[in-house]
Amino acid sequence: MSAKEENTLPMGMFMDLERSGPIPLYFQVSQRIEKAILSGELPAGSRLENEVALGQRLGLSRPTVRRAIQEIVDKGLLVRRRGIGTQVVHGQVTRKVELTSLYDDLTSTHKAPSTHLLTLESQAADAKTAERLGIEEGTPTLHLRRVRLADDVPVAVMENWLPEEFIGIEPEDLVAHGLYQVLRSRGVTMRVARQHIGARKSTNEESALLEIEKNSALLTMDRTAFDNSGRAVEFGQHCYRPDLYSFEVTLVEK
Amino acid sequence: MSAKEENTLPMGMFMDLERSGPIPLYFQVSQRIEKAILSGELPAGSRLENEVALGQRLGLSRPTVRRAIQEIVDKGLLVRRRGIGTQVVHGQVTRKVELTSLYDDLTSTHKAPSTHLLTLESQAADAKTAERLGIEEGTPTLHLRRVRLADDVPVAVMENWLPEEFIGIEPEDLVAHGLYQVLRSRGVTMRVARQHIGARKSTNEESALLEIEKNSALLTMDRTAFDNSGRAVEFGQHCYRPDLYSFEVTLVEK
DNA sequence: GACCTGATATTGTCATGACAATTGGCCAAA
DNA sequence: TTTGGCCAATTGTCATGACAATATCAGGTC
Repeated sequence: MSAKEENTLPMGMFMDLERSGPIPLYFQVSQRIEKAILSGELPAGSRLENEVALGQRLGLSRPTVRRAIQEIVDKGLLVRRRGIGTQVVHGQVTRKVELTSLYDDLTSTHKAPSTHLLTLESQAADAKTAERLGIEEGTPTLHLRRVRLADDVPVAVMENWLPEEFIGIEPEDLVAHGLYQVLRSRGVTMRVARQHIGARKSTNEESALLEIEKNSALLTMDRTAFDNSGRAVEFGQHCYRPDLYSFEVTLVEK
Repeated sequence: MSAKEENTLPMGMFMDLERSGPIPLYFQVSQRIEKAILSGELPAGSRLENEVALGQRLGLSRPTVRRAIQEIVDKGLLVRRRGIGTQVVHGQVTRKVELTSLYDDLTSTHKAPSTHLLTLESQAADAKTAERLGIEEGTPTLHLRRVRLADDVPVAVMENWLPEEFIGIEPEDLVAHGLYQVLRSRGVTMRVARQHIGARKSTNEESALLEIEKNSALLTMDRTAFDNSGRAVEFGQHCYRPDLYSFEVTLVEK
């Protein structure tokens, strides 16, 4: 398999496309191709079958195939070149490491997540919180602070401020389900998060909570998250043990 | 201006679309709308004119307008909802902070970047470098290490390994132009970078190079970057002073 | 007031069709 | 051997057209 020859994926891979179900065709095709990449069937450096041929083979329009491929390009797994075709990006994508996501509260690790709730209260928004949530200073917010653990080992101290409407959230729910699942169950559809990643030394309190030496290096992340109306639904300040946590970000040139 | 009413952008904003130039129409429209958002003309929470009307007004097809809007949605500045329309995400986007990019060698700050080259040599790839660059262990690479400064203040220590073909790069070019510009001038089109962001304590050497206290917290970033054939063109290990540098990442739900 | 139905508004998906831009290979001329 | 031109391959852009899914609103009924 080389970059010169196209890889023609076996039809068996696409035989069961659900043509009238709820899942868009482009999404299904995209999933199949991505699976072939991750499994090694489409090896690094190899060339994918061209859009026109693939569309003909699958009985789909070229824009639909194009959209499917673009989804994978946007993930950084494929690159496209006019006149050449579409190639698989080199480098193994390890399944072990999850990409940083909108819902990154340590539920996606392969370890059992749990929560130790430190604080759950109403709090009047100070200037910074007000600015971040787009509300008036002094407006009530839900303030929560928790240690997040994986397999009973503390990984992060996470502090959040949520808009007033979430003030009724129960501590049991937070402990049982995690913040983002609770928000989801309240109908929140998160769409965008702006994250600011840095580092600093741990405070004494953090060192104790995270079971690390005093004045250790901490990985930090501040964020504001927005829902599908574009409203801010979360302001967070998190710090993580760098020996147990890191951010994985894939950047793709448009 | 509220979410309920559509914002009809003045035609003047689109009067000078270059209809037969090299720049795609969707890109031009996208730029104009983005500019309106950043300038506040399209305020946070407001609703953009619908795709159909905008297409009619601009004399463009709906897919073209759609593509333009999608570009901005992908940047996290707009959110779309079926039946409702497209809204501007809340929260000021500060121009002061640049988003983490493929070419993040501190040239995008508002300070004068400069380089203090520590090492520029050929080096046989060890196991890790070989794996990251997709080459055989022992293959020659170009190894470089530099302190990167902004307004003569050291911000980062950046270490990189590049494939064999770049072994002729001259130190003067690196100092004058920075790594990524040099790569670009050699015809490298970078498309994808996989980055791993963490934190740790500084070594004694790093503390001296970065002019910080011993055992300070450092923000770290390891990365592999790939070109438009999907080949690895760079493996890097960088560390930054967290008081002077951080990563800004916007996550957008598909 | 709560619930249901129907209409409208808007985005989401998909197809067909056409043309343009870039890349690489091949061949001919200098 | 090198350079330039031509052609084929493939992605990139754009248009037209149609239908579906979701959200909101208005009106009617209980």
